[in-house]
Amino acid sequence: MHDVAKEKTGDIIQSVDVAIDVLLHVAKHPDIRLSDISRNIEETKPRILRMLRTLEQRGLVRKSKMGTYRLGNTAIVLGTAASTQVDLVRIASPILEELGQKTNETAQLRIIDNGESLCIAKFEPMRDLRVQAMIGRRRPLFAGSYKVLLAFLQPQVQMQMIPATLPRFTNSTITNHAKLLQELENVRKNGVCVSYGEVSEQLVSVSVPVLAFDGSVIAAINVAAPAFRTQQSDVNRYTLLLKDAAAKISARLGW
Amino acid sequence: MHDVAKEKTGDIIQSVDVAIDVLLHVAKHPDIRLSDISRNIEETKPRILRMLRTLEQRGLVRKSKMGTYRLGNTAIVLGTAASTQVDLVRIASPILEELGQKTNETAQLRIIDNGESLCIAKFEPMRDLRVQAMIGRRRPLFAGSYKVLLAFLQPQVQMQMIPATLPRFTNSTITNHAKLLQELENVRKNGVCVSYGEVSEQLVSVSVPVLAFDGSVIAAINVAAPAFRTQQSDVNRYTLLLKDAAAKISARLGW
DNA sequence: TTCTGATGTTACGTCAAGCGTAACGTGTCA
DNA sequence: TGACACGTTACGCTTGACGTAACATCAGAA
Repeated sequence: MHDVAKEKTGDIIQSVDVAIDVLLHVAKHPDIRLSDISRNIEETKPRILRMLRTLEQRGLVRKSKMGTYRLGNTAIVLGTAASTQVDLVRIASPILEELGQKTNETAQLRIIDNGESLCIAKFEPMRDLRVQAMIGRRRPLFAGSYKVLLAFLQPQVQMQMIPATLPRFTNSTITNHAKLLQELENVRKNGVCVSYGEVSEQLVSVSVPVLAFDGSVIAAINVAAPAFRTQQSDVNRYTLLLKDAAAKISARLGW
Repeated sequence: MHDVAKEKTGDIIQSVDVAIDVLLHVAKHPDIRLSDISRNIEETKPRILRMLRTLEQRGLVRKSKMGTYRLGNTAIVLGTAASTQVDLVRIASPILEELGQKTNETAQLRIIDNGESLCIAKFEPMRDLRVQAMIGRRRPLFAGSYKVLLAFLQPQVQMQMIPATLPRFTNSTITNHAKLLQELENVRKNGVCVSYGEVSEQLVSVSVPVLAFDGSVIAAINVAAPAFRTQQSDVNRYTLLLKDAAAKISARLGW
């Protein structure tokens, strides 16, 4: 029923859709100007101008004296409300923080969104050197420990998410299809995925899935740390803590 | 033309405007259903349905199995991005936290928005009993310590923001126009406004303005505390800390 | 200086996008 | 078994939103 592909689903209001495009574009490129948006979205300038004026009037974006646009106050209000309304984030946040405190490393909550993994909550420890995480940042599903999200999908859906050619990020990146499928199989068995520098050199990342009762994957949580201070024993400890945290989140999501 | 009071500025896209209405409505009323939105916004159900579908497809709202709507993941991402893009919030946040730590009471950052004061950042101390603050919450401009925002406006603009009759919240609320103007004069002189239960009984609130170089008011910061543990000496201390914090914010906003 | 090619903006006539009406299917409470 | 909510679909009509074109303004190049 759900068209995952780009089949244009009717019944959506195009002008609203474009307005959302504009809004998300401003979110991604602060201090962007009208012409650039117009170019990137591939819509006429008058159209984009009307969109921006509408968004501005409601405080979703703000125009500087220099004519550049940023997100506005209403967007802050919206986001704050959203954090309390999205069950997954509300429930996982304190658990993620506890996890981060115990490991003293960066922890993230990630979901599948539009064929990528999307960070929707994070914890960063108070120490000088740490892995940086950012809400809204997208990463591929087929590389690094986030492939745990892939591993727990039905094989059919899984295939659709894996591109024909696997781009290489580092020496450790898996670029062979058969090897990737083998790895996914292992991940599914072990319930954990560890990446040693598959996406970024010198970074170890450990992810486990957050599962619903029916076994479907809802999200992934992970701990990421610099390789130089991460022994095998740490990875093992992180794994246990992650599995514990994931179980807690699953339970509380129960409803 | 049936524009009575608020001359609608042309050049805005109505369907986008209504969609924003819907979005903000969902933000304010989590788990609302189609019919209720339709009633409240006063638009037909098919229209709202089209709006919601468009918003849902982009992840701004999410529909539960029961047919109710909440904000979605995209809204979280948007809000997080906004927090880093709005200068005032980005700069004031750490200063607000420092202020809150020192006072061990709730601190807020508020701006004028649509004739009301709007909370766009906050700090709440870690103690059992504290004043609750909420980003997005609106309060009147003409009562409580937030009238500091009013006090630093040009008299002309000021008048437009003061309603003909001043509603009473508590026994201490100022409901007399002349008295209010007198109070605003005092506030402007002293650079601080203290409310002893003007809006909520048993609550003391101290606000100071955040000013631009030209003396125009950008925002207000305040500390709010239960009356029973707030001596005059505390109010004095808060005032000093607030003025210090406001000066810091002003300076860093300098550019 | 003058030219050139950006920028944001306004105006307006055209056309289809998006509207409301009406009818549908479904569920829940009397 | 009604009665009345709910969400949803279909479709023909109209008006809202579109793009074109022309405008004003600025910055750098010639």
